[in-house]
Amino acid sequence: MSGKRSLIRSGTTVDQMVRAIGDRIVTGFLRPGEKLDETSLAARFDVSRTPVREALGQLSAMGLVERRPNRGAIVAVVTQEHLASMFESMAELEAICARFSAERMTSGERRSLEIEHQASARLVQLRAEEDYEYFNTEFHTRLYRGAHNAHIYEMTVMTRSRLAPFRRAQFMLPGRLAKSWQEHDTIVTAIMRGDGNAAGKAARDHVSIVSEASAVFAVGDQLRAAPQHQ
Amino acid sequence: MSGKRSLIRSGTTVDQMVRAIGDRIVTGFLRPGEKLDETSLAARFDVSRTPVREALGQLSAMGLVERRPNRGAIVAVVTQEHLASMFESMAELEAICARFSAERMTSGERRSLEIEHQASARLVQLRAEEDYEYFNTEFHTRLYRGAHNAHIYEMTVMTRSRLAPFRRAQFMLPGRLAKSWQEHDTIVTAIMRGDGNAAGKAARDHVSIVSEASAVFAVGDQLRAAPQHQ
DNA sequence: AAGGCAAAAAGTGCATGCAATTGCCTGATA
DNA sequence: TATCAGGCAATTGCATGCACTTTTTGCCTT
Repeated sequence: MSGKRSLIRSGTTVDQMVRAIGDRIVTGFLRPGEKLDETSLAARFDVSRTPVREALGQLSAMGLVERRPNRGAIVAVVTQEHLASMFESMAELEAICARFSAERMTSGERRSLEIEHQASARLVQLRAEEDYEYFNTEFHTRLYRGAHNAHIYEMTVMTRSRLAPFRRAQFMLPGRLAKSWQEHDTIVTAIMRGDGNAAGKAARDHVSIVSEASAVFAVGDQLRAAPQHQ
Repeated sequence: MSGKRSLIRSGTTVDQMVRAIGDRIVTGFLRPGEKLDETSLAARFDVSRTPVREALGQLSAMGLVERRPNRGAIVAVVTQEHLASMFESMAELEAICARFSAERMTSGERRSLEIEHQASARLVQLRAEEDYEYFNTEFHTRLYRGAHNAHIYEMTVMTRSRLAPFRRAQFMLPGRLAKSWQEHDTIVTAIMRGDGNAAGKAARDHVSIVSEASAVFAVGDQLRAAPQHQ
């Protein structure tokens, strides 16, 4: 091997490749349907094909990549139907997380959830979409962790990354910011009074609304990126 | 490579290895904590280390295998806490599947669910544990499919396989067969009358009860198999 | 006999090589 | 011009090789 490994440190080379490629998929830098050529990726990251191959295999096991035997790998293309099923799952998973959070969060967790949520109100007024997006992610992650269930956490985070390529445009819609905050508020209130059912329902509705907004963009996007697939 | 590939046909060598090793883990032939030596596995299946390595990577991405850098792979050892979280997740997932099934199953699906369920009553009377176990699996799979949601199906099946090594003893308990059938009956009845909430609740309770029975056995088992782990 | 250290053995991680497969290009044929 | 066969380049799939890390073994010290 010629030079030093560039960025994305820590772990084995394979892990670095999984993260590097996975990130590029999740952030939309690599779009659904795009071809993932082992040789080019290996050259791009200055490693041999072996770790790239292993990474592609793992990403395929995670559902982010699709592998066609002897025909290479592509960024996973999901049908509109499967996309819908993932959004629906996401709504159910968030509902579970919110319900458990209402029942199980420690007082510390409740307090910081509330504080951060209130703080984010400023971002709505300022229309700071970028920053709000960051807080939004934080907020949801708090719910996932608040459920105190490692496996549900895993599934939820995994589903969220698989959906990530399809929800980029989610806050571009006018008025979405304020609406999102209101919905968060309903969830927080329910959690604070320990009402699991209400929290679950509010979270489910919240995600459902977001998903409807995203789905339209998403599929158009993917088709434009890879019209010649299959 | 010397001879022909033995059993487990179709797909690439890597896929075959994933299935072969995965099966052995799920069926309990390989126990939690057991060391998975690349060289021996390669020799055992008469392939080179490369496909075995890739398979272990994928199994690790699926959570069935645990990889420690430079220190080899072992069959995933789960803490009692994580095991509990998986059983709880399973209960929630089954609840979702049952709820959706009640709302979405086609009349054909409803009919065959009912028919098979009634047929299995005979197995209870005959105390045919082996056969009942087969029908039990079928029954639950019907619920997962009946939800008409591909992603929830994936998550549920995956979670079930990760739990499989820990529920082997589940029907050994006396009277468990009849109780299980009764619980199934409650679920079926709710589904037949389209009552999603009742079906969900019944399914959640059903799994919760099974999990309590399994958990005790399971952890003892795993510790006995690999007392020297870490 | 117990503890510690060093050398050897074993095993993993990645690179490279080669056979096999695919897909493309070319050109012949209808 | 459209179609299809054949061959070629590109790419994947697997085996092998080598360097490096971890683990074990055996010897020496105390």
